[in-house]
Amino acid sequence: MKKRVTLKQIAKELEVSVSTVSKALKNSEEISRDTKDKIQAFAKLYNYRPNNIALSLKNKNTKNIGVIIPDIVHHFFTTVFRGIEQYAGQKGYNVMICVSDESFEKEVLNMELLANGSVDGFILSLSAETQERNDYNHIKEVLDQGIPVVLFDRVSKDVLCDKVVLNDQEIAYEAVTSMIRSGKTKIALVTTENYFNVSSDRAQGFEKAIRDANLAFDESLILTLPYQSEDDELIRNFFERNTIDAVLCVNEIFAIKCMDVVQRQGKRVPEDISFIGFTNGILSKYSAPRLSTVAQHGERMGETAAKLLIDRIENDVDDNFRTEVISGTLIQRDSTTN
Amino acid sequence: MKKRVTLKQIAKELEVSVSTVSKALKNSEEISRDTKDKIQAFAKLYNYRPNNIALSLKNKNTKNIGVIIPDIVHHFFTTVFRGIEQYAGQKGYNVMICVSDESFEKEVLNMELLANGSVDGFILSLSAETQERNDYNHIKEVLDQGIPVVLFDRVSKDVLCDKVVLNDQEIAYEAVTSMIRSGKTKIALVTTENYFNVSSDRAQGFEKAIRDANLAFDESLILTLPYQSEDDELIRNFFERNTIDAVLCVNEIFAIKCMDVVQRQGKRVPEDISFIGFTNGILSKYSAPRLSTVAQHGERMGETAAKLLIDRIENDVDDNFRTEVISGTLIQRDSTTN
DNA sequence: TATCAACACGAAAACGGTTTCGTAACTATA
DNA sequence: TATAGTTACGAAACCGTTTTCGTGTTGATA
Repeated sequence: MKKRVTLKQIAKELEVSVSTVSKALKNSEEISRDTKDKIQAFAKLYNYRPNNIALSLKNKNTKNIGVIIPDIVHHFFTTVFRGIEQYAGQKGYNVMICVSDESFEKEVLNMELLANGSVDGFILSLSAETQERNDYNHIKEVLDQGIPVVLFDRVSKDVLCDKVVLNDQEIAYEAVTSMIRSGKTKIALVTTENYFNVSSDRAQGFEKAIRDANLAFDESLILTLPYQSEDDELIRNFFERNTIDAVLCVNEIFAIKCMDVVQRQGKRVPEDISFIGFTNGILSKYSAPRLSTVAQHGERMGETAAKLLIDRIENDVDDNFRTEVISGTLIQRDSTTN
Repeated sequence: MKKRVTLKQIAKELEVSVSTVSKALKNSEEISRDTKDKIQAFAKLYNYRPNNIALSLKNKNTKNIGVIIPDIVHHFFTTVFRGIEQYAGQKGYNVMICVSDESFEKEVLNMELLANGSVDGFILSLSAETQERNDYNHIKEVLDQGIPVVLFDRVSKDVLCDKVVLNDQEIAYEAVTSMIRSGKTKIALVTTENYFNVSSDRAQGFEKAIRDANLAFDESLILTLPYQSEDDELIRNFFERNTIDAVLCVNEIFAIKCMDVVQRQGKRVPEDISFIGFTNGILSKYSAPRLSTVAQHGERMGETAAKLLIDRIENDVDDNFRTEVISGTLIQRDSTTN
């Protein structure tokens, strides 16, 4: 087992000073050709690599960015993460990732942990609990210490920083409108609690599309499901109680579950009921029938978030916070008619 | 914007020395009650937190572990990651994650990057290219520097370190046997290239089950697909050319795709053809019909890997490398008869 | 009153680098 | 030959901690 070699060891071995070694390895003009050759050869031989930790301490930057997301076994978040990782890697940054598990406490803990010098900035998507409590002091504190933060997808207008979001309202509007155009009139929304900004935005787009088409807006056609529930009873009741011929779901799983329930009740998709979901994940592609859905372009979101963050890390810019809006794409597959 | 406060600043402000501050904050007996009270109060007021980087440099440990996986938008890997993250977090470790993208070069680069002091150890699953090239020098070098590595799932017997694997051969044997018991005799295997240890292990279990049942082992009933192909032509041909009444697939996607192809060809699942896949992911649960599959217990694998790694980091133990075997579970759903 | 602990604190080294500045030795100039 | 300017290197500070060791002051003891 050979430990990594340090400047000091090289210096000692070659009987020069540490500073000379450091300069020689940086090919400084200050050092003579001979000495540089000798030192560089030695360093190469022993496979010298500067210690990142020491560099971080000296330079006051870590070349790390911290990503905090609510869940990791999750198509959308991993997609975003891939975008982040790619852009960051290409800019020489590493990524530390923490999972908040939808818990406020874990989100706070993770931020505090990483904020103690481990990262140069954060990219995060708020946990469910954080959005519910509406408490963003942990984020404000980090920002206040001069550590930049970029929020994506699950954001809050109460925190001033760069953000990347989907045009949720518009794309929901477009999805619903497309179903209306194909002749549907009794349109339901299956959503989560409104403290999720994305859910409330999508709900607004949903409502606006219905009103703009001069259809009756019926509150009872909105089903609010607990975020992660394994119980399908609510869904069954909902579709038994109401006559519905089209559904917008705020995520993929809800859509798949609803399609399943409805098909078991003997209805045909899309002839009797159309479905559009959010998240163009693996489920949508392989479900029966294949689910029409809104692609959120997670990778692009991630890349954009990373770009905003690194920009701010490297050029400590002004206080003009930017919000980048990613346009969703409506993908028509077999759960809708046209 | 208030920057984080350092020991030095506290010391200056309170007109004591840095060492006194350090000791006072650790509640050292050496410091008088009065001084400690004063310093602790001040530190609390200014929300002092020790700088992780400085601590890392001093202590020669980072409390970070590096995870390198081939893909992140991937149910199994994210599941493992969740297990790692949970166990590590609970032990006070953070996780840095890099994606090799199935590329040898990226795997090497990522390891080198993190090995320069950024992490105390690695958990990794070999990229496809690495397994194909059979080149593990990057891993051996890291090990040689005294940085522990734990390999999971995609491992190689050519590298000596702790490992966590599935009992691939046995569980494949069990899966095939269960289909034989239900009366199937023409059983196919849909797999990837054999340089994946998991694929070859599963193939062995497959073959053994067939031979043990005194069925004819027919090489032509093995379909080898490129790892990530979007082209279903190979699959269609395969099922047209051969009469098959049961299929074992080495992953979820292959199974779903094959089921789809077969159903379009007018066959019924499971009456005409049974299917069993690997990876108890979201697809298996929601496919039509629901897919019988081998649960790999990714979370447990991740937790086990993290435990092995942290054990080795904290107690620089002997050279008795351990291989933990996780037992897969065969989950019978609707794509098999019984 | 000289001696010795105990107490409370500070100085300095160390972790592994980078960088500024100082300087000895040599060369070139007048 | 005295002076100035290069050249090639080393010393030291610094990043933010921890920790060992040294030391001035106090109080107790003989």
